[in-house]
Amino acid sequence: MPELPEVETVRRGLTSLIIGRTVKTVVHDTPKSFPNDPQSVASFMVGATVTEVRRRAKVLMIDVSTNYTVVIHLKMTGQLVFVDDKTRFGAGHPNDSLVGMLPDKSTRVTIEFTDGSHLFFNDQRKFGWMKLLPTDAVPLMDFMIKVGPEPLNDDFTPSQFAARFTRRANTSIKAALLDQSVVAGVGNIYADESLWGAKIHPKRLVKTITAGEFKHLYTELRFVMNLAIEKGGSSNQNYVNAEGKKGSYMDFARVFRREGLECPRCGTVIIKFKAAGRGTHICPQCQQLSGILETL
DNA sequence: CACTTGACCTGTCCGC
DNA sequence: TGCGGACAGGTCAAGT
Repeated sequence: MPELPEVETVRRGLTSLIIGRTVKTVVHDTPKSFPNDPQSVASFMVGATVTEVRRRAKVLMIDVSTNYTVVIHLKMTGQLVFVDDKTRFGAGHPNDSLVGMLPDKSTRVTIEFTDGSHLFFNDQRKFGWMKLLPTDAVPLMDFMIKVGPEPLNDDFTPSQFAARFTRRANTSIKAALLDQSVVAGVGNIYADESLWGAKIHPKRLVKTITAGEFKHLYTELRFVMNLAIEKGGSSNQNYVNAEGKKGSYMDFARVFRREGLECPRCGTVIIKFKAAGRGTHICPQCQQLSGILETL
């Protein structure tokens, strides 16, 4: 589910909500969601205090005082929702109806803190996971070794962006954008949104994209991701932030899930089709396949 | 290696 | 109201 902006929104929320809290109990009943040795959990997670919440690509890392880290991937439907007594029982909370019900049938892991508050890991489809590792071992994970650079880092340049794609010359630009080893954190929403911004058809082969187009795509990708972070992410169905609230980027989306509506730039009706195995949205006027270099 | 497709799960929506 | 199929914000392990 969540892409870089949604995971970053959760990270910011958790930073203010759980740092300094100490784990009292950890309850889990779906091994796939929590594939950890009980001995390690008892020794290094229970009794540990949260010191930091970090993000790399779409992965969250909760560092604790035992020099261990809880590494979390939310995949499609994962949520991390913090609930304290005030949130759970307080009248007038905007999401009383949601967080008041937790844990629910999608709750895979419940972390109880010593002050009585809880962090719930909900995941309807069970694709996500929460792994406890020594902090030193996190950078050695396969994912961390393979993942590409953070697109929003200050030192990430347009030429670095373009260079990352050379390895994927013969695939479509959308497939390459979704490849986490090319650039970190791009998913289906922001791939479609940034390609619309740069006026590039998702099925264009990487090797047909010009230097100017790569630069434009770089700018648009950073623009949509920064805007989405500002808006607290995108919520179609499952995504919520650490307080159980939905994000509002979808109110600003230009093509994603807007098939049948008008392109905000030219008024042409937006269409949807499949590209790189994913539902894909474009303005057929703004984003055209170019002549002899086209691919189907 | 690079590239594509199906699999992993549960729930919802849409057409019959 | 029920049933089948397609689809959903992401990776992976296979296959070519």
